[in-house]
Amino acid sequence: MGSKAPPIDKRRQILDAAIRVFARQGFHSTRVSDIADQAGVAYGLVYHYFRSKEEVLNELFSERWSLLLAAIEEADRDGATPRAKLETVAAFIVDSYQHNPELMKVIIVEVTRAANSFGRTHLSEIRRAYESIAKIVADGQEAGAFRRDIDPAFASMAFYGAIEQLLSGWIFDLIPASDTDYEQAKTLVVATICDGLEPR
Amino acid sequence: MGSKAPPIDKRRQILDAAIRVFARQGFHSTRVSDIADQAGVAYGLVYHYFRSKEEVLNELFSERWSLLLAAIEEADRDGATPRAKLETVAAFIVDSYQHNPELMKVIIVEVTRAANSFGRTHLSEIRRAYESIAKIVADGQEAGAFRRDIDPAFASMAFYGAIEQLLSGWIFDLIPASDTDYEQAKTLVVATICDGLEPR
Amino acid sequence: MGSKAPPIDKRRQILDAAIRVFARQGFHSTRVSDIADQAGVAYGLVYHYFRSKEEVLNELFSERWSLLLAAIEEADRDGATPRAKLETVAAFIVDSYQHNPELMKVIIVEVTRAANSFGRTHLSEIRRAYESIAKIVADGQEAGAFRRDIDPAFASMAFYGAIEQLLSGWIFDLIPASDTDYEQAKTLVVATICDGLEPR
Amino acid sequence: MGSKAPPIDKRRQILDAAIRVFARQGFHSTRVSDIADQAGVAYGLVYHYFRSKEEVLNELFSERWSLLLAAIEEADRDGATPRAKLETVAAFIVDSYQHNPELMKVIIVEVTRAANSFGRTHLSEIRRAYESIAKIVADGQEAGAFRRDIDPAFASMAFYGAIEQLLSGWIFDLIPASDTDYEQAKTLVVATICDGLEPR
DNA sequence: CATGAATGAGACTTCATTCAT
DNA sequence: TATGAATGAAGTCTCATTCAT
Repeated sequence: MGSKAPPIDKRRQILDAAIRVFARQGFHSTRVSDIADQAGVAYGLVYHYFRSKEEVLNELFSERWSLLLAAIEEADRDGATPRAKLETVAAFIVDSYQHNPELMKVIIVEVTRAANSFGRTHLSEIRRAYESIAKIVADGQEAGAFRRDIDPAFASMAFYGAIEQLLSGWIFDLIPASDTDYEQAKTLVVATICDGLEPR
Repeated sequence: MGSKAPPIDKRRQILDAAIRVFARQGFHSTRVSDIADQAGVAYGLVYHYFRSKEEVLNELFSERWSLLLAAIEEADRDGATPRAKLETVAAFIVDSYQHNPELMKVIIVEVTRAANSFGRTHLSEIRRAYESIAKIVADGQEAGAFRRDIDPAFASMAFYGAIEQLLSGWIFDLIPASDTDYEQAKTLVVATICDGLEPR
Repeated sequence: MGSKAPPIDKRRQILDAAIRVFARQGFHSTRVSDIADQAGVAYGLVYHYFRSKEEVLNELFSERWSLLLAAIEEADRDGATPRAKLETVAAFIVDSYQHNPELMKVIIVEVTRAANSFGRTHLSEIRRAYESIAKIVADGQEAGAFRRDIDPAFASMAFYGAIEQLLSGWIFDLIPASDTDYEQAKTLVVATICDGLEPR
Repeated sequence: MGSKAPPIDKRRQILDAAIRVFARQGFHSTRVSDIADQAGVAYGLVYHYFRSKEEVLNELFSERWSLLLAAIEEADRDGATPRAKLETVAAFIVDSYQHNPELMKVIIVEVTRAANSFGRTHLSEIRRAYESIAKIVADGQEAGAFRRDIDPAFASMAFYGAIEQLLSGWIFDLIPASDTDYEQAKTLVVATICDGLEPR
């Protein structure tokens, strides 16, 4: 029997460790050695796989954000109605959080909501997500499904902002977080944005 | 004629300088000497008035956030309808940005959206704002002005998240920013949240 | 009745405050503002009376050390026997500690035993004390009261060192300290040095 | 022949450098960069091996003091007479100074005689030395070799104080220092303490 | 005399990154 | 690949001292 220890992917190990420590301590308070410790490797190895501490974060972000971009575009392609498209997008984001809250916390807290520092690097990728959502809205307006007096870009910001704030609320324990809450949120956030708070 | 050189409030000078450099470079990339230079005072004076660089930021945040809290509570007290109350809140926030975009940028980017680091310190103050907004929604539901199937805390997050995201959009140049845009935003954000995107 | 608030000697007040804080925190850990606080004056005033923080310590030392020098010389002049002279010196030092342990602590810990830093400045004054004691020994040898095979300078160091170590022991709670202990120490230290530990 | 550059122990190099600069400038006036310069290593390496500048001093002290403690205890175990025991102790201390005067200077000036600051940390170790010496005296009293009217703790202080003062005298050039002086001191200090200054 | 705001040099410590092994 | 010793730039904070009032 060819016996060899299963080749543990150290690179992956480091990335996963980074998620945990970034989530716990924040990017700035995390030392490269913290990541290495958590990963159980020497800290020099981090530099074997990544150019810098920042690149680790960048990698984490890009990995995940590309999935989001793909999901939005897929939703746009495949969705039956504009509202269904938004529901798919909302569901994808909430699911992402549900499945890997630490990673989403890192992405939101350290990148998306820190456009001043690291977000700066990824502004164009972030913008693309907003634009894709705006396109869904714009198409919806053209199709008569959405009112026309609200700028699509504006609506996109409101929609995405509402969702991200929910995630923040969960992350920082400002609103209750349970599987049920996550499930409800997926439709409620779309209900709020599409139907409005006032009774119809 | 009692004549005396107008006593320049150095403390204020330092705070104002901090707003500018925090907005430009971000808190972490700002050295205390940057603040002092910008304020035109000696290095050590910052430490004469503040215990640390962080305390400067804390002061900036608290100063402004207490105004927001007061504004929300006043809106709640004095507003004619729940919707009008929300409009007042939205207007206050947008106005704040319009009048001092740098300060609002600092508060949002470095505190509100960085709950991981500095926001942690102010979580209770931040929470109070969300709760006050939630109360407006809850009262609105009781009065029949708002639908009842959306949790007030949830609605509050969506509402505040939408506004803050708009500000982020302006800050990072993701959506057009002009006085007209600001003006429209005040009502549109409430229209979005209260009436929904779908035509009535 | 000429009424005037008794002119509080601020200079004295500062010196006394310095004794307390130097004794408590040590010279290096004492800020000028600590002295001022303890004295109940603004810290600028310290600079009105003293050129620097170090000068405060110097003053404290010189004030006291000159008394010691005078006491040794008086003992030498007036003592009946060499041994009586040493007893007078020992008694003076122990009394000094008994009456103002904080001051003696400062002098010993910060000057006498810190010849590396501040003691350096006062080395010649310190040396004079040792020499005066050595002279007492030398005279005693000439008079046949002391053995001749021990160098007077050497004996002086042993004598002074023994006493100072006792004070250190009291200061740092290494040996019991009570009025009775002080009283006994005066004669015992001379007994030790003059008669020796071995029974006669 | 396996040839490899002799692995220079940088940690040791730093400690030795610290001895030199602490002895020359005193602990407080020594910057960490002085130590690094003297050791010929980079600034940060000091912090690679030691948590702080103070820890360097602590290490230096503990390293040496443990030898002293061992020496005293060995002297107590192996000495023929109480007086011989004290002679061994005195000889060990004087030898220590003779072999490494800089180290002993640092230990005495910065730790032993600075019980206020760094000595505080080591008070218990210092106390142990005094107690071990006191035990030698107490045993000597019980055996009838020493007079009984002098408290052993008291005698211990006198004995140790006398020796340390001699070292101080050498360090600060208050008394002549030569190999002959060192040699004589070993027996003379015991002669002084055991036989007394007065002729028998 | 008295105050305390203002100054700014100085020192410690951290930690990302490099590199020899 | 993997390690961790070594580097050194960078930045926070302290505090003695000055000085205008």
